[in-house]
Amino acid sequence: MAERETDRSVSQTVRAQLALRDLVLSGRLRPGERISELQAVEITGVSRTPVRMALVRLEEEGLLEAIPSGGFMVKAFSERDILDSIELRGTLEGLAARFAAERGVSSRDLEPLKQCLDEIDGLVRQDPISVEAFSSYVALNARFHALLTELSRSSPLVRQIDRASALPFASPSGFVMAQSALPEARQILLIAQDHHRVVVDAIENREGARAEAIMREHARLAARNLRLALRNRTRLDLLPALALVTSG
Amino acid sequence: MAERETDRSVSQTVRAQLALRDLVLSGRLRPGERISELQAVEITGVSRTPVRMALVRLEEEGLLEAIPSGGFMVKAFSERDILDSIELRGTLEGLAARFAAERGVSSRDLEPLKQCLDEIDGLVRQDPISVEAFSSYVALNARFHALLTELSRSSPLVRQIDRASALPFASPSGFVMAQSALPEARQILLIAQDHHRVVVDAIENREGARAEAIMREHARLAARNLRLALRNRTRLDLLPALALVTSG
DNA sequence: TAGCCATATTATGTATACAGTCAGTATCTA
DNA sequence: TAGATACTGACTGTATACATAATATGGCTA
Repeated sequence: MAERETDRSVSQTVRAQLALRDLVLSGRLRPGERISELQAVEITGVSRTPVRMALVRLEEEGLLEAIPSGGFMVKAFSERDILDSIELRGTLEGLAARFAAERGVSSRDLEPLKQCLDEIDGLVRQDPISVEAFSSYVALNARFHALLTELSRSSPLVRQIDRASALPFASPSGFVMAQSALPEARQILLIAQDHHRVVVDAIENREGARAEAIMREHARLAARNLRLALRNRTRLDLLPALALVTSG
Repeated sequence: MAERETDRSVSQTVRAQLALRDLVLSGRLRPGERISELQAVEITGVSRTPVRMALVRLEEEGLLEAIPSGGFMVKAFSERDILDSIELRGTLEGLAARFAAERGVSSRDLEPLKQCLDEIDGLVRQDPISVEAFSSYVALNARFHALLTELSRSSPLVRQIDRASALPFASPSGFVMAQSALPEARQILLIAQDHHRVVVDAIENREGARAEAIMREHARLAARNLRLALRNRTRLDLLPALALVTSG
């Protein structure tokens, strides 16, 4: 099938949103830089209306910031902002785990999580872990976190967690690929996987406080990875989102 | 100055947003009901473009839900959703209080909070509390919570708390006016005010865990008020947002 | 030479026209 | 009579034209 100039299967708004998001995350637009609608029109090839929608959505997502006099600019983040976003996500996931534990979940609901964990076990068994395995881990890890969030059976909470994880550096798998370049990589993944096992165990035994605490600590693993990666200064190309960090 | 047909000082988008929000919260649109753009154009008197923007913003706010095939409908909430939203807000405010305690705040920063608390003390001293005093309490309470959130000095967290408090039934003052009809009204306000004092004391003494715990419990006061109000079935007109609750 | 004002350009906010798609309804056939 | 199909209507997605406001630049004055 020939690739068309415009793929009609997705809306112009979505296409513009994807293109502009890539542009921002790639760092080709500096933090604080104004992004004009006409400029965005030239880049994306769609008209002003969907471009406008895309800009509004990216602001909601947290990547852009509204300028008081009108328009949008690329948002700047401090290292502190990133660490806080991670702690925030961990707190919300902790609440989800506590809800799941307190309200109880059937073994039927836990099955997909356990299957997910078994698959991760298969990945981290190899030593050293290949880059492909890291990629698979990212996908499985995202799946595990999504399933866990769903176990809370609380749509307001699920919604808020999705928003808190929208920023790439705040997402559960945000710094996994950065780990791949670290010598401690496998060790970190083993610890993370242990957290996964513990939280499922806590939920099964309806230990709300324990489930909440372990998810908070689990998120802090991402903070440790970030600091490690920044200190080593290696393979920062694996973390495109870091282009948004000022005075990093 | 004569009131013009269209006030040019605010944008058409904001005007449409305000009008549509009132329409939804007043319950004149049933939960699940589709709200078409042309219908919204007739109601608000502005053209489709700002109406569209307003609808997107209201979806982001949580009042509307996107229909997969396009357009928006009024969102429906269960009583569980409301209770979860309150617990969620309390969890985030707890995190903010913990950040404030752990990171430390100057007595200069605490002064406006203490002044706010003194003013509230003046209100709850009267017995019984007048309706006007309840209105003043709502404003002062909102101010206290905003100041407390700011103490975290974490813009990602402030942003998230603002979003979590956007829904009227999740906001810190969401059910205060409903209390005014209850015989236990004054007692509840005295307890809430004690919570306020405790959290400030905890932050001053850098007791992070205590600050976090008391803010969580403080939010649960709103949940208790909601249940009381629903049980008594009196003065539900004070809670317009309850029009969105299904099978309440 | 530095600062201010005026002007011109470019930005966004808004309205509207057009096209494509989805849904609902009515009719026809089995 | 029930189900399926075709048609009609309405709604949203998109593009563009117009007006207003903000900004930048250049010239003038102190």
